[in-house]
Amino acid sequence: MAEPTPAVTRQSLAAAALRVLERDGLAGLSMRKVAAEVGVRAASLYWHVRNKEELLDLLNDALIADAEIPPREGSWREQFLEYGRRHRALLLARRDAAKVVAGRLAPGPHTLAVLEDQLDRLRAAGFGDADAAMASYLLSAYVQGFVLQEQSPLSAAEAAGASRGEAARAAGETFRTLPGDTYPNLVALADDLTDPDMNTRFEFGLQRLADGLAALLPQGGTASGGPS
Amino acid sequence: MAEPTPAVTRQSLAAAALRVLERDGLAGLSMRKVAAEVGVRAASLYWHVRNKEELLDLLNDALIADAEIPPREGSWREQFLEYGRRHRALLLARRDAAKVVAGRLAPGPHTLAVLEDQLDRLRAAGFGDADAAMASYLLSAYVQGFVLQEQSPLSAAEAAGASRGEAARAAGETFRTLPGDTYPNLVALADDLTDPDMNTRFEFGLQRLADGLAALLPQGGTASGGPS
DNA sequence: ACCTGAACACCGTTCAAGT
DNA sequence: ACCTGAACACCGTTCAAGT
Repeated sequence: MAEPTPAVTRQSLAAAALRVLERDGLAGLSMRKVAAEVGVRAASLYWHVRNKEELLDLLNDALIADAEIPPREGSWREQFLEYGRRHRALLLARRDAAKVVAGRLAPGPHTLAVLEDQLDRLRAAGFGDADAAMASYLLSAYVQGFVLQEQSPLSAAEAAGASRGEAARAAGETFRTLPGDTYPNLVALADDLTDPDMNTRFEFGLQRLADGLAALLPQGGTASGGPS
Repeated sequence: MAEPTPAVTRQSLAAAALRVLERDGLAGLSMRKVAAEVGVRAASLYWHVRNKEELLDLLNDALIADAEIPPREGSWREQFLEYGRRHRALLLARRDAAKVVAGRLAPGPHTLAVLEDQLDRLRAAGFGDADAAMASYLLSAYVQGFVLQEQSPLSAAEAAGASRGEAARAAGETFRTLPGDTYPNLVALADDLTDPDMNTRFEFGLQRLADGLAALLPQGGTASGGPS
């Protein structure tokens, strides 16, 4: 024990990257800044990490580290929904988290733990092996796709500082004033298409997924599940 | 008529960006290269476009330009599925297309045309205004999330040139050799989790979505839809 | 109206050299 | 074993200046 404790570890690197991400966003996350954050020069990072890609893999798993496993109570459906909601909340909590996680498949230890637990519940609910594997993949594709859109600015105006609500109102106006003979549906649904209530929108998709999966189970049919 | 035809137009810029994307990928797409492709110096681009973001918006819509509207035949379900499949195929056809499209909400003219048509079919099928709007959003979130994963390398090995099949086999081996007492499900489902058949995986999710949406319609219940 | 040259403040990565 | 200085080949963007 009492090892020389090296100044930089892969863990301290991930923590530093997390802080830079929060401060400057993914576009502003550079090797030089992470190095500075950890009190060292950029070239030194390459002793601990092959390249920036590998640093982003560390960051990816660090983002998942805060995931809390939902309680094991209620129907499989309620647990499935809760998984989706927590995953979204986790990504929303950190700046640009969806962008970091999105194209990154290499699972770190935290990701593995969550996946293991999720598969366990799906199998216990009665899903076959292939279905369970695909269901968990499906859920994460949806959540990541959704939050990716949610975290990216609706327009140049929002990127420049306008609120989501203002941006949505402007987008609605754009749709509403489109030529009504070529775009009758866009005009008619302008408000629905630009509704800024992302919680409702997310929940809609999540319920559809749950319904679709429910149809795979023996006792299938019971779609939207009334009161218990 | 016979205008002086400027050398560079926003359209020629989009076309040039498309070629650079195909050749060098999104990471290799720089203002300097696009400028060279169009026979001009980097600084000149800023006359036609505010910044790189705006160039990427052009590229985004150019990617959608090839979209073909599916034939208006069969059930709403079959048309919905076909929409999903074509959207995926479109993204898969161009290098890094999902990464370009992913966080980009500002819809260009081609995107609007597709959306208009899609909403028309959903409403004709009997979906309410809000449901139609959310259903189309749901489908695009799923497709984008899915293809984003599909187009990104499974591992460093695949990025370095290994085939998808090899990478999948290696990933399966990683899961299978995990400690069986802490990860029993990952070990048991190793093959299912790393199955490289992306078509089946995509189709699975698409069918679940369709089932979930079907449950919203008055004549609901009939989930996976047998032969017509 | 459209394009250029030159510059500014950055990048990721390599590598010999230090300790 | 771990870190640095210096360099290389790039970036996006601005701006005065050209035509």
